[in-house]
Amino acid sequence: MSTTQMMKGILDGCLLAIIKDTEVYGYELAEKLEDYGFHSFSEGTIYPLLMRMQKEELVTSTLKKSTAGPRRKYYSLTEKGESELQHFMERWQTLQASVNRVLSDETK
Amino acid sequence: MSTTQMMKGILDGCLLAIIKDTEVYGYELAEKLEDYGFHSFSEGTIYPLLMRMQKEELVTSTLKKSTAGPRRKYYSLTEKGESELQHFMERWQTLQASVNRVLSDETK
DNA sequence: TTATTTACCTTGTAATGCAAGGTATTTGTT
DNA sequence: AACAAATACCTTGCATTACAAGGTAAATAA
Repeated sequence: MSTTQMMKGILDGCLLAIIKDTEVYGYELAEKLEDYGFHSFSEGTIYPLLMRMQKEELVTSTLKKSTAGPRRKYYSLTEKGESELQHFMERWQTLQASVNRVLSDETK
Repeated sequence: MSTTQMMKGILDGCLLAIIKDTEVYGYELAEKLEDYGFHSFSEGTIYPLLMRMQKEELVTSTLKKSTAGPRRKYYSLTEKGESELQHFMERWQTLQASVNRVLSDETK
């Protein structure tokens, strides 16, 4: 994955990081992201993304009964997903460094 | 601009920052970005983006003769562009903080 | 005069973010 | 029992983006 494509994939990486820590379901993720300071990631963004990541075998899912509502689809990381998360973190470091360099160099 | 749209706009902000510092032309920008650690931003990405930013009145351009080749289109920031750069930097700080929080929280 | 380098721009494609809408399940209320 | 409300999932269609690939033009060098 190039730096460029990473631009579009920051959310992907964040989801992987959250899923690695605890099994979560999509609806919950939308709320968690709010807590982390990302506002306005709608379900229309999150569900397609989760499905894409499953297709790419970065995550797996299992349905579990809810106490209040329909079944929840819980996601966990695969080994491939963990490896992708690792790569993402490296790319994020690089991007962060590059952007900060531009911003501090060029705007003193 | 929401956080989400900012994801797509990191390059925009970096261009604004570079242009603020020195008048540059598009072809040159592609090379400068390499130096800053962003590899593989092609002209097909940069020219349309510059034209979009001009349409949005964030930059202006003037043609100047080159010593070796066709005329160069030099870009400078407008006041609106400076203000947009300021906003971008704030959004970038927020995004950076959010992503880093997720990554350190969730992957200990 | 032909090739090379510099420099700009356009077209078409794939992927993204998202608003808007739709479906299904459980619990609580009337 | 009937209905509303909350939970939870998914789809559709649109605008935007990144970009490869190609095209144009100007200056210099061979």
